Amino acid sequence: MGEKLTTLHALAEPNRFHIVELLRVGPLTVGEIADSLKLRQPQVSKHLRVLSDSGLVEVQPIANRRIYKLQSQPFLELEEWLDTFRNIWEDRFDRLDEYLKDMK
Amino acid sequence: MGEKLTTLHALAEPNRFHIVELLRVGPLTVGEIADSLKLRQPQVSKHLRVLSDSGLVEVQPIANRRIYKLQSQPFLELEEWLDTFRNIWEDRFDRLDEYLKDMK
DNA sequence: TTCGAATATTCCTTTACAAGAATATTCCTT
DNA sequence: AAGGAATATTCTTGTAAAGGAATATTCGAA
Repeated sequence: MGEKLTTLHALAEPNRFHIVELLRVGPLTVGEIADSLKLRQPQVSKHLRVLSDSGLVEVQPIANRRIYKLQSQPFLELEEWLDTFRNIWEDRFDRLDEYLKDMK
Repeated sequence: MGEKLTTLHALAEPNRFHIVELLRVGPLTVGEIADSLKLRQPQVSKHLRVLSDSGLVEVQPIANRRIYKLQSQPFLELEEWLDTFRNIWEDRFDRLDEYLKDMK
């Protein structure tokens, strides 16, 4: 359960969300991300750190540079979680009535 | 795009996440949620406010009480978003190689 | 019409975290 | 070996937001 919260927390920050949106096109270096998003390099590095710690991105060092790319697992897990709600929307034709009866 | 961020932000807070997990079983009053989660009533009300503002829950007042229940739309939208990543995982057999070639 | 229960709101304090600035690290090139 | 590029880290500061305590509101029941 903690993983989902970690994923959510990482994605909930606007700049990190944007980074993820950028990376979906393909792998990018820190500098490229900073340029695209008009952010300063240190902040990008810090956000990438959070994304990396949460498993959302993977880094591959090439010489001087670090190439970041998305990692599928956390996304898939989050989607799986959301999928478990699907039953609820269909299943219950609004259990509210039922609840009100039970309520005394 | 802002809606997704709003949804993510609302879900990323542990107590709110727990509230959502509770509500998937069925509608609940503020007091019931507070009891289950061993939280103080005001904090629960405040978290429910955030969830309500972000459209994740709906409230139905019955006399003294307020019954909160999940709202499907934000969940569906978030899942839709996650679904747009699916192409990426399948589509690209790791475009990293490609990237490295382009990189000079 | 007052009382108590359920809930919301306000104000204050505290904490988490993002940005800024400066510096450290790593690696290529010469 | 030295210098410069790309990136990471550290320290500080500012701010948003969560918790605590008290109070306001709303409603049913007596």
